[in-house]
Amino acid sequence: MRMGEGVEWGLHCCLALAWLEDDEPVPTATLAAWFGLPPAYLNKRLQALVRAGILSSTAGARGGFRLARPPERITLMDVVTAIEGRDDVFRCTEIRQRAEEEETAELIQEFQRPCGVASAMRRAELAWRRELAGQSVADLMAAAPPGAADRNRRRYTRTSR
Amino acid sequence: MRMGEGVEWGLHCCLALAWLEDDEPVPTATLAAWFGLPPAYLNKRLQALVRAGILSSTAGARGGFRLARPPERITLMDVVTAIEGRDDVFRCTEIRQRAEEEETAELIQEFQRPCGVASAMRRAELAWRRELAGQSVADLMAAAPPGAADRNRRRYTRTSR
DNA sequence: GGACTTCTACTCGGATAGTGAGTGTCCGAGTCCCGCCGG
DNA sequence: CCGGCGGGACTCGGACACTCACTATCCGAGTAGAAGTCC
Repeated sequence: MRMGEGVEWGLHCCLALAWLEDDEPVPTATLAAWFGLPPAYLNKRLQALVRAGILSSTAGARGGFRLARPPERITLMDVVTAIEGRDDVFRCTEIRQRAEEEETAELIQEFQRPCGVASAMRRAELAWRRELAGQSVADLMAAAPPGAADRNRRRYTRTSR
Repeated sequence: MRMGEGVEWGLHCCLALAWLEDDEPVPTATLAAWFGLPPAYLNKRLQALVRAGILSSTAGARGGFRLARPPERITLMDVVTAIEGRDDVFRCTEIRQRAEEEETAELIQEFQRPCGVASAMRRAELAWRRELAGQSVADLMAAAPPGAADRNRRRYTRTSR
């Protein structure tokens, strides 16, 4: 089980865009150059963030991506679900029901209750999601070293010409 | 991102074995029949649980698997790590360092600190793992409907001939 | 000189191949049980 | 009748194909801006 790289990419891109505090959009190629990523594939991931309403895209010359809302309102949970999808990590396939067994009333009633294993796994997953939802991109900005924002802006003015 | 089916299989098998409260080992074929699973592949997963010390295996006729320790001491975390591996779900590939940039002393110092994005993701993952470690197979047994244990035993005596 | 038109270059966006982990299956090594044989 | 022995069947365990999601790439549609042209 491993999380796709797109989440890391998306978060770092959101962080970089947030630091710019700029209305001018940043194209995929620039972001890809900053992080050494394949531009076309990074673009595909940023599209997912657009569909989720986290970024907004501008076509044409001088186009690119920018944050669609302030960093305080972008949680890690938003980015993760935008890129990895809404599905649960643990998916119950109801193997408890697959046994060839006579369907007693007791059994039928039990199978209407949620699977205990699935419930336990879901509880853990909710703790994970809660922790993700509790941290915003703004929190990441605050936790970063002091010079990070300035360096990000310098890098922007250097590469965006 | 999705968790392998083996976790669900492993947990249900542990649960079934725990309910038997029996020293007599249960072969893979029996467990597979109970849950409608491919026997050979289930066996492969149970081997992982043996390597992790959760189950113990007995070869030969009347052989099979049994719990290696009491259900109270088998946590969901144990089963998940046994089957999915010890690696973190989120893996930081340090894309922040990939930009072609002059290596100032400030940068070098910053890159020695852990990546902020990775730290945040790790925090969430620890919450997940903590929740998993807080629940044991015995807890699952307690949370199950009253008749589950008896029915499991009946199914055992019916199929184990 | 100014405004309209055309053209170009640049951007996003979705459709199209390649790859690795996860899934599924098979056969061999080892072990225990049962029946047979000899005492 | 009892103990030892051999055969056989059953089990686990690791080695071998297959599938799907993730990764990666390309090209087309659309747009903004700039250059050129006409009034």
